Amino acid sequence: MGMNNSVVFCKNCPRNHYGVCSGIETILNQDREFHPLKSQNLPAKQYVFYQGESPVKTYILRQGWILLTQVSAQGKRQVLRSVLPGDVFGFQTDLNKPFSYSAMTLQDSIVCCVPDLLQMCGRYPELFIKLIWEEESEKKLAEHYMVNIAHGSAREKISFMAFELYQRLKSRGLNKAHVIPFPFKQEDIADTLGMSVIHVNRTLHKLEQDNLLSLHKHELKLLDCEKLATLVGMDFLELDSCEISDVA
Amino acid sequence: MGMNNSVVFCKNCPRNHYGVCSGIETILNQDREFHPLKSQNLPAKQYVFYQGESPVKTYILRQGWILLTQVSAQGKRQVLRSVLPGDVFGFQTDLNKPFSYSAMTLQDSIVCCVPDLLQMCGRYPELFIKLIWEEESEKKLAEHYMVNIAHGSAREKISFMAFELYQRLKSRGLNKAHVIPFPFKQEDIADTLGMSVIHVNRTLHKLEQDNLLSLHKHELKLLDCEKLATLVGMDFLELDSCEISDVA
DNA sequence: TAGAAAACTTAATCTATGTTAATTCTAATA
DNA sequence: TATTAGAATTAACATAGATTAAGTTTTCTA
Repeated sequence: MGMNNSVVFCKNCPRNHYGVCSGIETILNQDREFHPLKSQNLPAKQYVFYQGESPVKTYILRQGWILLTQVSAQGKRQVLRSVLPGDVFGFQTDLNKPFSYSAMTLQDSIVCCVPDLLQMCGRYPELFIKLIWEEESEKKLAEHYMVNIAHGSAREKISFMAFELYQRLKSRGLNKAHVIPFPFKQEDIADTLGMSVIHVNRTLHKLEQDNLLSLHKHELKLLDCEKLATLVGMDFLELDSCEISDVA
Repeated sequence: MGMNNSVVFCKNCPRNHYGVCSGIETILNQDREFHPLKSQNLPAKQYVFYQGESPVKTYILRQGWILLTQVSAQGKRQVLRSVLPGDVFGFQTDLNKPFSYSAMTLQDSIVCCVPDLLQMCGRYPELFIKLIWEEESEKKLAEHYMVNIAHGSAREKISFMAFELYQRLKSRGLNKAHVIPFPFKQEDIADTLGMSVIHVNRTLHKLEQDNLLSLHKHELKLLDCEKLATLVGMDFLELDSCEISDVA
């Protein structure tokens, strides 16, 4: 398996102004005790770690797309969230607790490894803030999905998922107008939203007929952003960004 | 409205060994710059804050039961989570962002106010760890609900909710054998799980017939913990507790 | 304590979504 | 380029759970 290790520099990274990354870059520049990060090149459909394994380090996605999935006791697969470039994943305060989910690449990806994130945070409270902001964002996202899955119809669920990913990619400049990469199989969509694949398929076709969105060849077009936003709940449009500092 | 303010001391608080509370107690004991907390006595069915308001401080529930709810753009109410004694609520890194949810007491409650949590964290990384652990727990809880709501049948959903609350109360010693207080209306259960009230009712009766659990007069009995655990997915039994320290 | 409002219960009907099964399309590989 | 496995599609049928409507019981309050 072509897992390629090398040292990377945040200086050249297109994500170095985003969230936790920006905090880490600053620290690496000024504190020689922390070494530059190592990275791994991973092909598509490769696991970074498995549910049940013990965590040893924290990861940041530099490029690509990663899916966090969990298999329930009943054997059903649930997609927890998409990790997009700049996002942290695999972080846990308690290293003795095994991962409750797996991480798999959906595209060829580059992943940065952070061996000592908590130590860096202890030394630099600004970084701590960024980390807690990240956790907060992930919590909110999970809550959003919870609300949507609980109360939404099939078309609302799928529209929500599309819109959510569009927004998150857009905030990183990874969209092209109203088009984004969308490397999901219909089965992945089903496992994200708790629907059957068949119904995902039916609903996708209806959404395209109604000129709301279209999905072909792993490319998603939002055909009518206005209508979609209404369908999904406008309030969601507000995007978070991480710029807090007042820590004492 | 009988909102009663007073100064409280963590020393006498039954929650002072739990999560963020334990961190705060330690700091208040050793650092005179931070003053003892003020508390509010709130009767049942009172809002602590509303969706849309701006946050000014962080709260910790000392006693009682608080529900976090959100009204979606389509006007549906979703219960996000129960705040139990010892839990933080109303925390946000960004004070400029309005609350996306309301907080309401389900029982008479006592709430402690923390005006400067982030400042304390900046000074004491141990507290920061506890706060991030809290966020992590809340994220995991939301994910658990997400999975359950997405893939579970009505009886699985309700069993999960019951079991989840039982576990969380038990970890604080707030259960009596297999019985816990359960101050929900059936409508609240419906709004938590995305079901209709009628179906909640039907399902509760079936669960009692099948000797799994019974709910009367706001008291919930787990009649068959074994079966419930299986129904809900055993892996969930593992409880988190907060005891991490290695911050450099 | 009576009266009203809120919460709960039960039954009948309807619908969105799941299930099963078979067919076509697509992309990977030899 | 032919072969094959995986993914997407379509249709027929089944069902869990929503909705509507009409009680009953409990809780609040005057």
